[in-house]
Amino acid sequence: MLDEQLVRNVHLFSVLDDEQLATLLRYTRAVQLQENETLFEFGQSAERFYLVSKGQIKLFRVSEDGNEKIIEIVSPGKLFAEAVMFMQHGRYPVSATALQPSEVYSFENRAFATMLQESNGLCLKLLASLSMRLHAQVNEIDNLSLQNATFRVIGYMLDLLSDPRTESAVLDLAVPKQVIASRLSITPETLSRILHTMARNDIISINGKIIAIKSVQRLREFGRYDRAQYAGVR
Amino acid sequence: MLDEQLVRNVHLFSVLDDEQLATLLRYTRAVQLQENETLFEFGQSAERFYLVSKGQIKLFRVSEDGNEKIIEIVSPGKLFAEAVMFMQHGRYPVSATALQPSEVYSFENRAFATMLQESNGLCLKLLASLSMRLHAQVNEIDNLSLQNATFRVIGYMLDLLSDPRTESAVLDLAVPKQVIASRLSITPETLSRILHTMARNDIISINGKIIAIKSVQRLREFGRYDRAQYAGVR
DNA sequence: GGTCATCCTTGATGTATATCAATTTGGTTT
DNA sequence: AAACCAAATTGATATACATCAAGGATGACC
Repeated sequence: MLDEQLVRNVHLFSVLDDEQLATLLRYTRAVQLQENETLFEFGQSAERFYLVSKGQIKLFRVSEDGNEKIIEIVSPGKLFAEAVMFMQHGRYPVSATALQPSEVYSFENRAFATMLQESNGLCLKLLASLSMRLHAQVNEIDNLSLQNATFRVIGYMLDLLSDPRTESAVLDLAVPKQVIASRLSITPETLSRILHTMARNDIISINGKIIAIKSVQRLREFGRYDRAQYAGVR
Repeated sequence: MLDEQLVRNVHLFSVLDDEQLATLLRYTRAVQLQENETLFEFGQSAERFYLVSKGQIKLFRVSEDGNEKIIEIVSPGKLFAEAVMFMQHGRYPVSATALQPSEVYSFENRAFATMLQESNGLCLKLLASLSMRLHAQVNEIDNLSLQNATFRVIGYMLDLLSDPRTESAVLDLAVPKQVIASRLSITPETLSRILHTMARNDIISINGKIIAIKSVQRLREFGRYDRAQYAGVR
C-alpha cells in the first residue's frame, strides 16, 4: 500500500497534476528491504529511481583496498538515484543498501522520462533540484578539504537539527556511529574522541545514539577555535 | 568578434537550431580579462553564465581564515556557472578570476531560460550535462577522502593527457604549481615533493611547467603502491 | 539471566601532510 | 647584465588523524 501523501510531498513531484501523478503511481511499487539488504550495486544498469518511505538507506562506494565510503545516508521522504534517470544506459554511480529494515518506492525511469518530455515545468523543476544538489556538493568539497574533522562532525549535528535557532536540543543519531564516521570520512575512533571531548567541555552530553546539545552557539564556536584531539577542558 | 565555431562546439549548444543559435549570439558579448582580474565574486547575483574562449579562469572559494581553495580551473571551450542559470535569484557559489590574460563569452541567463522553455531537447540536454557533472563530483569526493595526495596529483596529470593510451607523453601544466596545489587541496611544498619523488623514481622529468611522463603505466601504479614522502629510489 | 557478538571507548604509537624557515631558481624590469 | 620579485625547492619540525591493540558497554538470543 503506497503512502500517496508521502509521494505528493516530494518537491520534484509537486508540479505533477493529478493525472500525471496517477500515471506515475501506476508504475510504482513498494520494495521491502531487510537490514543489510542491497537494493542496487555500483555499476548496475540504472532503470529505476527511489523514494525512501521507511528506514534508512546508505549510498556508498568501495575502494580498491576494500574500504567502504558512505556518500550519503538517505532518510524517509528523500529521493535517490534520480540523477541518472534521463541518461540512456546510465549506471548507478554508488551502491545502495538498507541500514535498517526499510521500505522504498521504486519508480521507472522510462515512465518518468516520458513525463519529462511532456511537461516543461517538470523539466525545469528537475533542473533546479539537480543544480541545488550540485551546489551542495561544492560546499561539501569545501568542507572536506578546507575544514577539519571536528568541523565536519559539528556540521553533521547541525544538519540534524530541525530548528536551527533553538539554543539547546536533543537529537537522535539514528544510525551506528561507525556509519556516521564513514559518511564524514573519519575513523570511528576519531569520531568517538571528538564527541567525548565536546562532552568533557560540557557542550553536549552523550547517551548512546541520543546526543543532547547544551548550547548550539558554543557548539558552532567549538569548530572554529578548537582542535578536538588535544583540547583540554576550559 | 565572436568565434562562432567555438560556441557551436559546446556540447550543450549543439542541440540548438540555427535560429536559436542566432538568438543566443545576439545576447552574447565577449569580455576581455587581464591577469588576476575578477569576473564575478561569490554571492553576487547570477545573471550571466560564461564560456572561456582564451586563457584560464579559476573558480574558487575563500575560507574564513582567508585561505583560498580553487574548485576548478576552466580552460577554453568549457562553460562555467551555467548551473545557476535557471534558478531565479540565483547567486554564484564561487568567485571567478583570470589566471592569465583571458577572454570569455558572456551569455544572458534569461535569454537562455526562455529557450529552455521552448525546447525540450535543450532542457533534457542540460539535465544530462548537469547529471554528468554531479557524478564527476561524487568521484571527486571519493578521491579527496579515500585517496592520498600522490593519487590526486597522478589523477590530475592523467586528466591533462589528451590520449590516455600513449605510453609516454609531454604535458604543459599551463598554470603556476601553487594553483594546481590549491586545486588538489595540498600545499605547494607537498606538490613539489611529490613531483620530485616521481622524478627521482624516473617516472617523470620536470622542466618548469613542462612535465615529461616517461611511462604512463608506471605513473598509474605509483599511486597505488607508493607513499611519495618517504619512498626512496627503487 | 548468562553468553556472544557488535559497537563503542580509550590508550599508545605511527605517519602523511602542514607549517615554518631558508635558499635557490626563473622570469621581468631597469 | 644587475636587480628584483614571485615561484619553487629543500630541510626541520609540528600535528591531526589513522592504525593497532585491548578493554568495556550494550543488546539480542537461547
